[in-house]
Amino acid sequence: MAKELEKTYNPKGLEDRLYRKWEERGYFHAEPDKSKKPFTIVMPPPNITGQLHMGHALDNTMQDILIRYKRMQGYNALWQPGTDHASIATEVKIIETLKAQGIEKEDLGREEFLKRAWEWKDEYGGRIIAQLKKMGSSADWQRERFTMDEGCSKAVRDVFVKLYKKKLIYRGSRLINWCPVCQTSISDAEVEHVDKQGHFWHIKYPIVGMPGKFLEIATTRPETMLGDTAVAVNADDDRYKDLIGREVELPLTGRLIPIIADEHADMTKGTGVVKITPAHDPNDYEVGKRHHLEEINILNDDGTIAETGGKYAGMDRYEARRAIVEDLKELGLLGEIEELTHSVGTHDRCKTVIEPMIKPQWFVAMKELAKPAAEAVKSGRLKLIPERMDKVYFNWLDNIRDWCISRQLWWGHRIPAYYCQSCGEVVVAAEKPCECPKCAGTQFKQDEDTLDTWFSSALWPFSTLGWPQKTPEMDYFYPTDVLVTGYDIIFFWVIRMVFSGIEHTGKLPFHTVLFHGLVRDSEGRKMSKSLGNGIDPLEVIEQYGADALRLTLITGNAPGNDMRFYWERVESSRNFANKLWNASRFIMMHLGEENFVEPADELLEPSDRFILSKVNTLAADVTENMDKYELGIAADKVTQFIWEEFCDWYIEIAKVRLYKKDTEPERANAALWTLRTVLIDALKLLHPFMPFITEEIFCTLQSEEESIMIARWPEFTDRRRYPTEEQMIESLKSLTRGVRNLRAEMNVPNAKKARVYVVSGDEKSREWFDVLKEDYQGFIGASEVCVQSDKSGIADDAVSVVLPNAVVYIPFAELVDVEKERERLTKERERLTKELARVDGMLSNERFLAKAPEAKIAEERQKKEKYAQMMAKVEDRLSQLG
RNA sequence: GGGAUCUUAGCUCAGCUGGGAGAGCAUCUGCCUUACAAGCAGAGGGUCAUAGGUUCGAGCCCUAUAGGUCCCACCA
Repeated sequence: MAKELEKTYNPKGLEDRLYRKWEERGYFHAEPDKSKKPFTIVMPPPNITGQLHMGHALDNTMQDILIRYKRMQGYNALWQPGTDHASIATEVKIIETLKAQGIEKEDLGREEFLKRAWEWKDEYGGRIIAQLKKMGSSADWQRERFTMDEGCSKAVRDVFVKLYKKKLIYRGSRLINWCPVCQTSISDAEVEHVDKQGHFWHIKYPIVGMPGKFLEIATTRPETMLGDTAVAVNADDDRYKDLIGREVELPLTGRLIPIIADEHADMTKGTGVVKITPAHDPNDYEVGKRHHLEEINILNDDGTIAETGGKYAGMDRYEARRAIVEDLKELGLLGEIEELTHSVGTHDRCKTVIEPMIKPQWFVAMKELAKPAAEAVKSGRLKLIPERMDKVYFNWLDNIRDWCISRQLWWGHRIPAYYCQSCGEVVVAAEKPCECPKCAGTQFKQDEDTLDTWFSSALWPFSTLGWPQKTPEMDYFYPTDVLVTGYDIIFFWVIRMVFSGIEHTGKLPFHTVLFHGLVRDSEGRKMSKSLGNGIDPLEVIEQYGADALRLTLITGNAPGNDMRFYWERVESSRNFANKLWNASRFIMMHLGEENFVEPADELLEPSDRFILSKVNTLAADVTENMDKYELGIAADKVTQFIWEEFCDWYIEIAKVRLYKKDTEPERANAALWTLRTVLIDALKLLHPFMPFITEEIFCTLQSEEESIMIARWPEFTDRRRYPTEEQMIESLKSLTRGVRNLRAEMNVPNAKKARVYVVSGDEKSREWFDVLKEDYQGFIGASEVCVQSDKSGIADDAVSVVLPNAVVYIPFAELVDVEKERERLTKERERLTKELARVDGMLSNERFLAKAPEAKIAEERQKKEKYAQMMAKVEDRLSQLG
């Protein structure tokens, strides 16, 4: 027997209970099985330092929807989860906790530090996973991986060695981005350019041998002058070209540096003279290489001025800047000071202004790797959704520079390079070598650096499946299908996975990338800790349930677009859940204990056929949109159907028969059977979006033994399709609305008699109404219902309705405001005149008649007729009103 | 500097290959109706940023302009 449901939908408790049930029954788990088709998604691994935020919530909702959908379609669906060690984020966190205890990282030593880090990971790393479960995520947690577990680490080492042997990884001294706070190098992708207020200082460099003459340069970073080893002018610059070859005296240091000619000096910019600091500026670095200039490093790792900075040594870089400006002023060598905003490179994680520095680092040579990655999208083998991401993707690949992968951090994959202590030979190998191939020495020291976090992330789609070993999982689930992620990490992650997959497995790691945008607050600002405007998904779940949150995140938003978060929308999602809950409750109340047999065809009434056919087309529609990754549209269609078509319309019309169950059990049965059938199909279609409520209702309807999770996704069938065209169906719908209106107007149940007009009804719709007439009579409580066709013309909004085949209206004279009516009709006439002109124009246009498809022309002809009829009625009615 | 994207109802946004302007929320009106007031039935509200162009026909295609957002970039 169907059990009772609570009066209002209360997700609390229910969600955890159902989730436990699914997990215990192993529904999330997937094993390779050649008899079934695989469908695989790898979860973007959240950082172990992470707390669930709206971005995760959206990301995981989308993935869960796809996985649940495919699972129901009969695919062997694997959602491969895991977490990321998040090298720098975690290390910063640990340092913080240590500091709170008064411990410095260096005092602890590497080994002890790593021990603490692992402890930290064990304690907090699982937190985010627990939070993801709250969302209803049906990932295969048995397969949970970690970027630093043994398998993934092995993959990282193997890849490193392989790329090194192919000379795609190399070590070299290059100008890299240095973060003085984190004290590590960072990649170009981690540099964020921020507009900052600054100054443009003009400084005079005295020309040697020409007393009183100066070369004026302009700079935003005066302190870097300590490392100048030349000034450059353009060879074509008439102002300066005679000075080329002479020297200037570098103020404050007394060093003499040459005036050189280089194309980098732009005559139109600044003073046309540019100071060259090869050790601290990317452009100058290139100039320095061209002219074999000395590279003087003036900065320590913590951003203070180095010994090379003379009297400024030991000062912080900004302190030194002030001091230098002061000193120059005193010497009379400071010129104009301009205010300007310029974009400054900062570290995306700590917002510190980065300093370019020359350091020995490890790099991945990108040129060769980038080619096939670009080709994959160009050829269409890799699809990006939305398509406009293609351009962003190409733009990055076209301008790609070598990837600096070494980090001066401890938490992460240590670079598998070993230095022979006897001869200094570098041996790159997955395991520590026993003997130096050059000098047979046996003492080795491993490189101190670790790898960029994204190096291991790049291997995630296959390292999680066991690569480089030949596992059944790798064989069966790889390549994966769809990657779902935010567009903000296309460079960090997506592209790197693509070229890594191609390079190491010979296959694209996935065929489709589905991008989503950012979840912003209601004013469109990014949610951030500092603004304090972040909304905690867990709080939303606590208050409204995971289903409501999921529905809110997935609807009303196109792929790749940012969205705003409104509490009102969650509320409305919750209301929908409640609606569904109550509709189900109502159906179950009437179901009783009977076992249903499908009613004979002739017992199904037009409304039954309508709703059955509608749920069929809905299934087709939803499936189509799911396959196009239009998840929001799919969700919209389902909810719209359930709320408006099923609850507000069909249930109302079915009530008529349900209330007469005792006297006409067969008719009631037909309605009940239809209600139940449609509800179950609708639940299935809704399940990927709202897994909890659908499961609860499904099980209550059937039995606890079942689960909608593993139920079969509804397929489109033509069975029971309503035989006449959609217009007829619409007419029925309008009819019922009219009756509901009537009921209110008649002050039910006191009505004695109701007159109902069928307006502009064709024969067929009048027939139907005759059939249903008696039912309505009982339903509205009137002793008599009289039906007659309309003579007066336009009923209420009948004409402006798209398909005005039959609309019922109640002609209470007192409800009709003549003035208003006239106004409306006049407006209607105008509209019709316009429409008629339009159609006439088209139909008398020879080119249209020649070019347009016949169906289109026929349609327009029909329209013309229809409009003409409507026009006649409007005129008629207008003349009646006088 | 390069690129992307947006400008549609009071607000947030859909509108997929050009052919009758949509949703949610908000507002207003009427209903405590035997599933649901977290509800039901209705209504009002838009020169689709501006100016041109292509077309028989433009919210949609092209060009320009204005404003917004974002990404990239070695602007000394």
